[in-house]
Amino acid sequence: MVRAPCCEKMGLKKGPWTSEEDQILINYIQRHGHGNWRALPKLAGLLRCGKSCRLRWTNYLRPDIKRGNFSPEEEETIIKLHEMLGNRWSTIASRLPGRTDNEIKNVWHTHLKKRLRHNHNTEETKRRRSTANIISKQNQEAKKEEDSTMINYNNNFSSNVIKTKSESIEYNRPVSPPQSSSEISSVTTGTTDSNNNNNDDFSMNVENFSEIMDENFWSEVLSSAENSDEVVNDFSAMGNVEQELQFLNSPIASMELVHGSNSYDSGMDFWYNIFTRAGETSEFLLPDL
DNA sequence: AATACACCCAACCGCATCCTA
DNA sequence: GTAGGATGCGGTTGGGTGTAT
Repeated sequence: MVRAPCCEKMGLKKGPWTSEEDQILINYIQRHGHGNWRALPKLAGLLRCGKSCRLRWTNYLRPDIKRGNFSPEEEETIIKLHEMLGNRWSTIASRLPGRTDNEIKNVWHTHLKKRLRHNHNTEETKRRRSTANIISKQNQEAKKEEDSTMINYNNNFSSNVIKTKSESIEYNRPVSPPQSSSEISSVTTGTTDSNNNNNDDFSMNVENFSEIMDENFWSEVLSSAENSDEVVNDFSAMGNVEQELQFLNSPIASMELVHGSNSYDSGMDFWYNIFTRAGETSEFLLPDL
């Protein structure tokens, strides 16, 4: 579909708004409302495109906009919502009265993302240190055994000792997947609490579901596991029998059993059935924070 | 005081979606 | 059902400002 480019007409002003322009826009909208944004600048006597006017109004001039720094509560809310929704800034903004999507986006990129990254690095360092301590202890104990073995077997089996040491080095590698350079992923933690795979937790929203259906979802979860120790625990331990049993008790698995299917790629009918059987759509609303 | 660098945020751009004729 | 305009949304950028050297 061909679209008419914005501000195609020459002579339309771009760049920062002057206070005069702001006043004209405010006056016009207060009197007439914004109605048709495209027609507004002409009617108001502004040399701007409608898009620019809308942006200026929604992001800056609207009377209900809350100015000033974000409170810790607001930042916490943004972080939580971003974990659930990803970069859906407008949806996040709708949950923060007086804040615009642009503002939230800016705060995220300038403050929160860095802070989370820093926090994560700190956590990661702690975790690696504690892991290293555990491994170090294990190595020490192994060394003791090796030493006693060495004493018992003298020099004849030294090659075995070398092998044991190299194995311990191998074991020393981080358990978690390699760090992803991508930004903190959007959908990971909304469903991370797989230890509680009961019906309550199945009341995820439709958006999460569509993201699950995204073919990138699982790889994203795995690659972004750095962002959540829970995820690491949940997915690195998929071989864990207990967790497999929990999965079998999960609604998805039970529905698969009902439908006699063992695969996820049974087509849209399968997902349609999940939706219809999961109950009312009211369950798919965002949780209160 | 001058310069370089980093950070912040308002605004722009282009794509997606909605709406209507 | 389709075309095309209007609007919404998210990513990106550029200029202003603060800070370090």
